[in-house]
Amino acid sequence: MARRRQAVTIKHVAADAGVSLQTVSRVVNKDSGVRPEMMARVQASIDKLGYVPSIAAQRMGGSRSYLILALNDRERTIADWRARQGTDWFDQMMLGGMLTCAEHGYRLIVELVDTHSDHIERELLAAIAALQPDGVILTPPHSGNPLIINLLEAQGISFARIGSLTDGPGIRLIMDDTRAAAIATEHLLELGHRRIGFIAGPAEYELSAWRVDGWRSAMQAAGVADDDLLAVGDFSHASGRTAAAQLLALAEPPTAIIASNDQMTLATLELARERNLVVPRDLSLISFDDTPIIRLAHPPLSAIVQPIAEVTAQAVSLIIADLGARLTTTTPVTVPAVLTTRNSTSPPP
Amino acid sequence: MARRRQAVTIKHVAADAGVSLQTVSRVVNKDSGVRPEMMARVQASIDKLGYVPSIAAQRMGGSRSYLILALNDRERTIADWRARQGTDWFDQMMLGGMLTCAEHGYRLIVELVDTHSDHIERELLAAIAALQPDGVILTPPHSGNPLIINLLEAQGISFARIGSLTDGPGIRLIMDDTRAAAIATEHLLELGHRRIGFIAGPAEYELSAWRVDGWRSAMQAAGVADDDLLAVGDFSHASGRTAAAQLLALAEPPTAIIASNDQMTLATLELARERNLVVPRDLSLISFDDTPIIRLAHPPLSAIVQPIAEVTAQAVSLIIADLGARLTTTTPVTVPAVLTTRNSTSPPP
DNA sequence: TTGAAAGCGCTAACAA
DNA sequence: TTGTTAGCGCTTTCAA
Repeated sequence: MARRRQAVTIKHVAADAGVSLQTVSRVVNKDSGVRPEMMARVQASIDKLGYVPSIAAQRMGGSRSYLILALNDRERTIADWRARQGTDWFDQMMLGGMLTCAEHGYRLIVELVDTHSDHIERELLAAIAALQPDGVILTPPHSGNPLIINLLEAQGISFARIGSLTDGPGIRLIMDDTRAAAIATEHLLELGHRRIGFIAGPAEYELSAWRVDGWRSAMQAAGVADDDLLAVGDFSHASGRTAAAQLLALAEPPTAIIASNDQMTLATLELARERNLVVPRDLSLISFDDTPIIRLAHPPLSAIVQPIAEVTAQAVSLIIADLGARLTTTTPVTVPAVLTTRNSTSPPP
Repeated sequence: MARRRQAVTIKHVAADAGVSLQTVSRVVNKDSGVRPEMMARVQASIDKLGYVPSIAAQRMGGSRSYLILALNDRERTIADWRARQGTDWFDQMMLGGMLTCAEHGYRLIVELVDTHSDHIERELLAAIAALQPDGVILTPPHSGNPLIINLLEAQGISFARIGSLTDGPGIRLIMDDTRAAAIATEHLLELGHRRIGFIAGPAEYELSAWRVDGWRSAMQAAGVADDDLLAVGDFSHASGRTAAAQLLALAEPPTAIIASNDQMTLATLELARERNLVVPRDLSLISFDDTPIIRLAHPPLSAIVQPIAEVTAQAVSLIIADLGARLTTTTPVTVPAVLTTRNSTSPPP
């Protein structure tokens, strides 16, 4: 293969403008200390020649790589893609992440790694060595993984942790799952429900516990708490069905159920239909996540909307800001989630 | 910010193994002409130190960047993400593209560019200068854009064009839309339909014409062709509705409609319901694309499934193969699309 | 079969 | 305020 070389390099610009390489570099990097007229002259040459610096060379020179790595769970991401159920967590991450990166002249590179893998450190180290990213975005369930967090810290790389409150380094961003669950629960309480079941997600995800907390505290505040109304799933359809069956089998079954993600809520809806329970007349339902499918369910499901794009956008912004001047933020950034009501909730029978 | 340097470089490995840099480089790049024992010794050092070459440095040294750029339509991609309708073209591209890249030690970087932009050349050139990708994957509607194709050819970059038959350089891959449309049409003909309407996509996408061709030829073969049965949309829900209304307003309306994408099919379903036409009893429907939403429609819609992951995977493989030895493939690679029948087709009333 | 030299495009450190 | 020098980590010459 023909060896490709940079078409227009800093040298060409320097020659064209009649200045040194360093001056061009200063203009490109908006360094202070360049006379306006000089700057204009260099910029003119840059525009004329269509010069764009090579990030590889920039990185080699000791500057940034202008690359941000998004670390996603390999297994889950691939499973979601293969399942074709419309889960758009990844897409929303791209929406917020890519666009914000682009605004700042950065690129987002996605890397899938296995949380359960014992060579996760090696994988991450390899990605860092190969790519030399300026920052890393950790998504659940990586966000709270101490192995990853400590490694990143040791490498001196700026990183954001989406959906984790675990102590430690890194910029933390959450969507206030506790409050969201409380909002959903309060909505049902206001409708008159007293027996409100909750289907939790797996413990591996920190947010699972937060959602349970929100539900429990709202129930306690209303004086109707009962942990028999809590069932646990693993975010899968099958587990949601099992959990729903468990709740409906109670001596005093719930008149409303909140499930920690769409798949489990859909499974609950399905089970309810099989048992001739009409939603929302006999059973109210609130879901978490709000992926596209639940809008097409019958009835369309009310749900807590996760502002994933917004959170990812902020993660990128904060990482880039951190690059300039080490942030000392220690409190997590919170982006509120909201309840979108559709037609799956009504007063209890 | 602390200036980060490569933790383990080729020098460390060379020192550890007691050989020259060049020998390490040869082992890393699997160059021939290294004695097995030497190779083993170097490899041992590499493993021991956890050495991974920096792609920035590799690229600077004149070798590959191990980066492949996927070029997507900016406007459409963002619109799909924002709409949250479950459109998973992008996800399927990532599934096929990322995983195949990973298998070969490559990374996939996504770049969104505006087709309609007059500075598309500048944008692309900038991305190429910054990233120095070894290859580029063009997705519709970029795949047939002569500006892009010629620019890439001039730059000497390997590239694949998904969904374009336009003559010119680049590896072409198609999903045989013509055949797919014919298959859908034939299925309906076999059920006894004679008035089969077709809602085409916008001319900007080459595949729009191919699908029309497949439908028309199947209709002609059956001796029932009638171009009054052809309506044109732009892939949007609204345009699908308009097109469907046009077809249903015919003196002799269709008993079946094939629409060129899911949104337009859904719009047709919606309009049919409003007019008290029961699908499939009064009107059969076949969709194109098979995004998640149509499986949840009532009834679930039969559809042509686009093998996007498979096509993208092949695109990556072919680009990487092309890097080694310039391919001389001139005939397009065809990955067949298949019809998945659900409950939206039946014999005509 | 191995090693030494030069250079890729850029920036940091220093000097002028 | 500008220019010069050295070097980043790697690969391609070329020589041994």
